[in-house]
Amino acid sequence: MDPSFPRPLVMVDTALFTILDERLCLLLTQRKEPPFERKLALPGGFVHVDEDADTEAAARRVVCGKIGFDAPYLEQLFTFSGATRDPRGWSVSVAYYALIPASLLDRSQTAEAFPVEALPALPFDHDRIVAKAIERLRGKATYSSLPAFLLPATFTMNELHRIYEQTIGVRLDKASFRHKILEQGIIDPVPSQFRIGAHRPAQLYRLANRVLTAFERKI
Amino acid sequence: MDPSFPRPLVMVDTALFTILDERLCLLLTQRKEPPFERKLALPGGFVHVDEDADTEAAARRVVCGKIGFDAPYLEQLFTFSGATRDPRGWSVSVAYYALIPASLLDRSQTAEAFPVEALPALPFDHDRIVAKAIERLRGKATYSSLPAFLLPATFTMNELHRIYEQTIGVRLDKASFRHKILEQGIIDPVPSQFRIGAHRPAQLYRLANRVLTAFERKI
DNA sequence: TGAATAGTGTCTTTAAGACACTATTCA
DNA sequence: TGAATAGTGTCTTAAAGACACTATTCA
Repeated sequence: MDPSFPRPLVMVDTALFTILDERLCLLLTQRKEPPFERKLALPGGFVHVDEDADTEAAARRVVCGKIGFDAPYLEQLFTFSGATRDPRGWSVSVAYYALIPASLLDRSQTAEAFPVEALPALPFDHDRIVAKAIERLRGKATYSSLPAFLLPATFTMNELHRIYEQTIGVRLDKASFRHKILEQGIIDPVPSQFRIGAHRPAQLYRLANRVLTAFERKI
Repeated sequence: MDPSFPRPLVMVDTALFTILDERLCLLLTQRKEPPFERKLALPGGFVHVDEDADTEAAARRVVCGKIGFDAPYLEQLFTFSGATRDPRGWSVSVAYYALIPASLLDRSQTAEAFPVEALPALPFDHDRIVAKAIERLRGKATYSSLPAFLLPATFTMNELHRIYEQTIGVRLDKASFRHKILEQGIIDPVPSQFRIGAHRPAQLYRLANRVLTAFERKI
């Protein structure tokens, strides 16, 4: 019944994005075990076949261990594999990425956040994982509600506008952005809720849908 | 050095698309081993750690075994995993999908092609894999040169037009399609080459780039 | 000539971009 | 009042869609 092929190692790695000081950041963790002990790396670990229902459950377990709560948005990124990517042997890493609103993080966690343009050297093939995660994030940001998952439950139009600009990396016209987003119907105004400050109060919005929504498009 | 966690089974499965009689089809294979012996399934198999450099190499090995040559376009799709998807134990299947021009297939292979709307019942979680592969194919078709990989090296504008309509599943205006495709620059005319028949000769084109090219877009 | 496919022109509708304008709050 | 953020209007440009028109070949 049980096939006699030698089995690879199977692990998950996670790229956890957040926005701090208007900059896209990644949460890294200090490794406790060899190899690369005490080096900063993506949070990850082996799949526990007696505990994890599937690799997504393993990834959620790893994320919870890092930030203490389940990620609002988590998605499978890509599977990295091969004989040489891990010195312990032929391995498969199912990589996930998650978006974490900075407002949910506590101080010790934000201390381990690094802007994506200023990351330390990473072990294994974690550079490739990070590059792929940023590429996916940027790509999906241009046609979906993805960046909104970096914000708290309610947010203003300008906060949303800025988060799109920061994740995509380009300037977007204020009026056009507002028009496009409202037209797509991915957010709803929260009735009679406004953000106040030393200026005109701003309408608060929330995501219309708890899951990722892609914009309409044809060829 | 070697971690003592129980290791999952690791395999690859492939969804091989082609177009036959203007219909999107999948190549299935008859299983030779238990479980589900002699049932039609996606071509797949265990990773051979002493032979495959990574899971993509394993997938290419499987595809070559099925069609006899390397797939012109092959891409990692998604990784399916869990304790229950395979009766042999906790398993990880790294799924790939590939596009195969029908002109490269021989008769015995086309005999095992099934239109995606008329597939037989599939074992394991192959239904999910197929659904995800079709979703990916349809999605990418709307903003990239992907469908062109279902065609032979040279093709007419109308053949390209039809292949886009068949993969996306919607009617596209002839003039708009032509304009859009030429504007994106994903194909080049082959100088003084024309498809002839009982009608006006048609200019032949080829892909400008051997790799997938995405269309420009902003938010 | 008529059927079949190839290829173009034009008009309308819709969306995107630029940018200026008005609105509301607090110091 | 002025600084700061919120929100809207308008004009221009570009793209998408509809659809009719011309072109070339063979039976």
